Amino acid sequence: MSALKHEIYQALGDPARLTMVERLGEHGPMTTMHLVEGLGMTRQAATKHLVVLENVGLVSSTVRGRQIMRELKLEVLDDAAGWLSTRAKAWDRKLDALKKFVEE
Amino acid sequence: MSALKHEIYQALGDPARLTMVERLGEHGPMTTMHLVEGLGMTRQAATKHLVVLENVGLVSSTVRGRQIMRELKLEVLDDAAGWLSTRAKAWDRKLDALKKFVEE
DNA sequence: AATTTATGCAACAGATTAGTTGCGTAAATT
DNA sequence: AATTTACGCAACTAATCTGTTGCATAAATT
Repeated sequence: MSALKHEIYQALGDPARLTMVERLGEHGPMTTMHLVEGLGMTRQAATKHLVVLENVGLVSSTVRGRQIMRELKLEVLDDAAGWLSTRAKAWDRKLDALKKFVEE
Repeated sequence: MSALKHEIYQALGDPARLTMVERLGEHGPMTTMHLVEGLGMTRQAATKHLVVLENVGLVSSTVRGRQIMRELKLEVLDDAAGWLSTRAKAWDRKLDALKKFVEE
């Protein structure tokens, strides 16, 4: 169901896509054209990025007449963030214990 | 500024590198050779991945005789996780408010 | 009905990435 | 002293990624 973890980070790992995610988060659902503005690339290039974001579930699309609304899926973003911070915390404890063990 | 954040996600966005990060988190500092084991690639390929992880600060290296210890920098990982979850939470509130506003 | 707008699809070029092989060197082991 | 081990560097290939241009279509506007 949900994409592999690395695929989500890969999707976020491009400046244009991260900017898109930020703008969708700040302004709510937007059309493709609105999203493209100020990105410094053609609509087609932006669409490709949106497809990448959609494929990992970070963005969903809804057709509205001749335009498409793109929406950020916060659950998925939350999930990716949670996965990272959970592991960071667990490893922190683990590595701390390991460090103390070695020092003894 | 949070510029260049995408580089960290890009570094995490490869299955081999994410596996390396996981193993460094689970087992603590390891040599390159130990890390390579079970990855299904040559040492040189793995080293390239380690360089990527080092360049974004996620991993640090220390020479120990003829081998190199690779260590996960949890502060950096924590930072990346925190950045994501902070924004996810903020956007959640913002988009919720927006939704309610539209519904009125 | 004609035009404009928002999009999709496909072919292409250039850059980057992921991986390989081969060779050299310095540290540890025998 | 010879060998083995752990590594760096460089050249090379194949695949993937990012972006372009050009053309087609369907919805909205005039």
